[in-house]
Formats: sequence, structure tokens, C-alpha cells
Amino acid sequence: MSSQRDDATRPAAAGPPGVTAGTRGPAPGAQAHRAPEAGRSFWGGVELLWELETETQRPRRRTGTALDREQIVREAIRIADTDGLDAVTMRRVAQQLGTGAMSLYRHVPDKDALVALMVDTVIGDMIGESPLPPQVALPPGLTWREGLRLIAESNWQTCREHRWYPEATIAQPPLTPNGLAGLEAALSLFDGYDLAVTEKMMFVTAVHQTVLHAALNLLLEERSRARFQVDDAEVFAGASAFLGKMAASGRYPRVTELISRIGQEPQDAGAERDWILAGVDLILDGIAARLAQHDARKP
Amino acid sequence: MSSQRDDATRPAAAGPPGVTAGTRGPAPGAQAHRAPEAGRSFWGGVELLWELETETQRPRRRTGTALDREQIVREAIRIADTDGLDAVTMRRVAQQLGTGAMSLYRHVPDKDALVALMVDTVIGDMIGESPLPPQVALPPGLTWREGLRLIAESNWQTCREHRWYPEATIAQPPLTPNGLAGLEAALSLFDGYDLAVTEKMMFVTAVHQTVLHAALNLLLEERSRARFQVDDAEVFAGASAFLGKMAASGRYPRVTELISRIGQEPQDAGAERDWILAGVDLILDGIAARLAQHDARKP
DNA sequence: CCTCCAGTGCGTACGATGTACCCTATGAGT
DNA sequence: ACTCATAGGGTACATCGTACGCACTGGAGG
Repeated sequence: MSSQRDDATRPAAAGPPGVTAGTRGPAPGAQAHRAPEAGRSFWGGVELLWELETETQRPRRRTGTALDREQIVREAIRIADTDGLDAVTMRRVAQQLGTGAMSLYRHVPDKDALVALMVDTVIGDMIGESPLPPQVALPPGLTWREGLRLIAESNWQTCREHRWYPEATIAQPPLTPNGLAGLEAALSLFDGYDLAVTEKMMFVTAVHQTVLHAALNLLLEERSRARFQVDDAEVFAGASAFLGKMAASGRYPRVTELISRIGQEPQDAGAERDWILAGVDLILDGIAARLAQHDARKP
Repeated sequence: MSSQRDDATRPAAAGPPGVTAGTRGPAPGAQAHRAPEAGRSFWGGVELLWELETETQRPRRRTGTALDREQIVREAIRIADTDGLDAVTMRRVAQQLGTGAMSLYRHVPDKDALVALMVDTVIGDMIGESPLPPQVALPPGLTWREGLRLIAESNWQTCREHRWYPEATIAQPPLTPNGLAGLEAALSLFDGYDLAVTEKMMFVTAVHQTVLHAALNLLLEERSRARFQVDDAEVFAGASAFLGKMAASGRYPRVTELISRIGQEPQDAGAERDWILAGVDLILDGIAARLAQHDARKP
């Protein structure tokens, strides 16, 4: 996506005030001359996920199909994992599967839905895919702090495993079975506290956003770093000229220090993890302060 | 989205075994026959902004040009304000300006750069466009808490004034003169504290991200709300069926409560502002806790 | 005066993308 | 065996960013 637009919220958490998600216009490069959008996907193809759940009862598939939704989504994920989210193209996915692009549309309403399905699948993997129990992934007996931290860590792991994940989910809050299951589990951490649901939601969201953003920023950084190595020296010269000019201007002493500090540190994978976890702890401290302020503990 | 991956296709070695259709010849992407990518934009056309600063000294324009960068950017902003970021198209901008699409490329390297310029311009307006002084927009004598809150508020205002702003800036951090000036000012709030720059940075970005995300979520919500009103009842039915199914499943009691709670509240503009400011305060509490922990205050 | 020429404006065209529309094959139900 | 809903897939189009090249402009040098 390069494309262009995408938005915000996460697996275990949804948007703050309103929970609704949006579908972008027709599509970045698509057409919109069709007024009614009859069978148009509503929330990023989310309802499709829900159909699925009840649909298993009916003998849906009448014939041995060579293609099915799961397969398509898995392939799309594989492509995104190796070549980035932008490489996920209807044609590319189809080609990889040995079929035509339009065949995919028998199983997926549109591309936004496909991305939503990718996100939901990844969340499902992360959460453990437990079928029915409302209490999903969290071991029992955790404090809210331990629980949220654990969620943050597994989110982070997912972000690193599927680099496209932040980009995809930030754009479209996953109001999908797995996404909501994660949110539900996170909210349950505050069951013992007498707070408005919306406030609990705020806590969960804050943590989630922090992780996703950190991952997203890291992704962007990696991209430009990759560019450095591949591209010709001319680009590099332009970049360093830019940095040099900034430092030379003397108008940004603190920023300059920041950049040089970042540049000189090793930045191994462990450091990254520690860094984002530090950010999470910042939020957790805020929550603790807020709880102490309310101090309306029950049990 | 989006679209910075035009060259992503370079790793296109990933072509499936033999099936790859045409286009593999010269290069996967659009233009690749031009090896060096001579004037290619590096960080979203950022260096272009920096050129500008020193370039004013030279008598750049030799003739009375009908078009200039400022004008283009302003027009793009106007379009985005009224019709959304997706409506900002090279053709559209040009048309509005009464010229051809390609004329814009005399003043802007590519579309990503145009968006970067839009963001920088908006930040400039927010920050006050003070020319040289390093200390930009903040009145003196503020505590870090007051200062960060003030920044959060003005960011929020900008987000509401230019709904496309979060979308545009989240993907591509504004390493532009105005963007860095804002960051510099924010960092200066912690001048009196003996902390690592990176830690100060973490504080500032945490606040910033919270605001941007809240705005982004709100934008998504508004989009789908608009859709409700315009679209046919069929879509609405699908949506409520989705919500109903979710509630009926009984697997998401907390989420269900959350949604119903949100649905019944009035949600005026003031409430939105209060909501995001509450989120900001959460972060601020976290920062306060962290500072107290370090408690290395100087004067 | 005319001749250059850097630089602007802009039309044309290409490659890529999402997907509407239409046609064919298949196999379950009658 | 016949019907027909469904899966698979080809073709075509609208739209986008933008490479390329030509036409025009107005000052500098002869």
C-alpha cells in the first residue's frame, strides 16, 4: 500500500470512541463509477468472517473445490511475509496458486477483505485459535499488568514475524472473530476493577497502539536502510547531505543529538524489543497511576 | 499507502517458476529502464524541503512562472480537506490549477514528495511558521506536562482541521524543517531533566502517537458513518446482522457492552476532544511516574 | 536584429492495479 | 439424462503515477 491509506487499531484492541471501521474509497487504483456497490464489502469484509462461523453447519461446498479461502489467505500471507504487503496483488496471489486472478473473487469479496482475512488469521495464530471458550489466550491468575505486558509481547512477536502486520491492521481495525476475541481477553484483565468499559478500552488500546507504532516505525526505518544498501551512492549522498545540512543549520541541537545517538548504537534485535517494552511500561505506569487514583478495587 | 513500493518490485526475483507473464524483461516496476534513478526521492521528498531553504539565496526563477510549489501544495491541501487524501491525484490537482498533470512534476519530484510537502506545510501552520528561532511555538515557562498537553491539543486541532493529516503523517514521519522544529520544541520541554535523549523522545512520541491514532480512528468511524447514510439499506442490514450475530454468540460480553455503551452516548465534538485528552493524560501520568522514579530533577 | 538555450507547460503513452462482465466446465439433485 | 447453481478463468476497462519528448518562452550573446 503503498497504497495509500490505512488506519488504526489493533488485534486485541479496537478504536477508542467509536468502534466502527471504514473502507476506503473504491480503491486506490480502482474505479468507482458503479454507484450502488450492491454486494460491496462493508467493514473490510468482516461480515464474511462471521458468515463463515455459522455457515459450517450448512453443507456449503457442493463439490471438491480446488481453491478455498483458507488457502488463498495463507498464500497472501506468505507473499506479504517475503515481499511486503504491496506485493500482495490479486494477480500475484492467483498466479502463485496457479489460477487466474478473478478466481479469487469466488472466495473473497475484494482485496480489502483479503487483507482483513490475513490480519484475522494472524491474530488467530497468535491467540491460539481456541475455538469457543470466551477466555482465549491468557493463562489465568494474571494481574492486569502481567496480562497486558504479555499481550504486548506477543503482539510484538507477531509484528516481527509478519512485518506487514502493523501496516495492515492500523488501516483497518480487526472487528473479526479473532480480533474481538483478543480484545475480549484483554478487557477481561480488568474484570475486578470498577471502571467504565470505555476506560478499560482506553487502557488496552493505548498499549496496543504503542506496540504497533513502534513496529511500524521500525519497518519504515528498515526500508530506508535497505534502500541504502541497494541503491547507488547518489542517493546516499543526498541523504547524508540532508542530515549534514540539518546538523549544520544549528536549529535542531536536540534532534541532532538524538539522531547521532541512534546512529551509533548497535541496535540488535534484543535492543529493539527492550525499547518497545520500555514504551509499554510507560503506559502501564500511567494505568497504574490512574487505577490508584480511582482506587476502587473490589476483591 | 501506500505507494512507496514502486521499486519494491526490484526483489522481484520471486517470480514463480516459469509462469511469469510479460513485463519481466527490463524490470518489474513501472520505470526501471532508467538505471540510476537519478533524481529519485529518498525520504518522501524530504531533501527537497531542505534544498528550498538554501535555494532562496540563488535567483532561482528566471521567468514569471505561472505555477509554483507553494501553490501546488496549497491546492493539494484544499482538495484533501474537502474530498479526502484519496482525492489528491496529480491529475486532479493539476486540473484544479488549470494545467496538465505533468506540469506539476516541474515543481515536485513525485507524489510522495507532494504529500510530505503537504504535511510539512500543515505543521508549519500549526507551529506558527516562525522563521529562524530554534524555540518555536511554545510559550516559555511551561512545565513539561503543560507543554506536552498543549502540543497534544494543537495536534488534535490540526487533525480535525485537516482530516487527512494523521493518515498522511503516520506512515511517513515528517523529517522536514517544520516537523523537526516541532520535535525540537517538544524535546526542549525536558531540558531541565537529566535523561537520555532517546528517553525524552519516547515520551514525546508516545503523546504524539496517541493523538494521531485517536484522530485516525475517528476518521474511520466517520467514514463508515457517512457510508451508512448514503448507502442502501442492504448494507445497513448486513452491518446490524453482523453486530447482532456477535452479540448473540455470547462469546464477547465485554466487547458487546462496550459497543452498546458507545452507541448510546451522544458523541459531540467536545466529547471527542475530552476522550483523546484523557488518553493523553494517561501517558502523561506514565511519564510523571517515570520521572519520579528517576527523580533526577535539576533546577 | 537574430540566435541560442535553460527551463516551463503539457500531451501522449506505458505499466500496474482492482475488479465488472461474461463464458465454460463440473457435478449434485431431480 | 437433464438442469442449473456454482467454481474457474479470460478479457477489458477505469484509474493511477509518471517516463519521455516536444512546443513554447523570454533573457543573453552575437
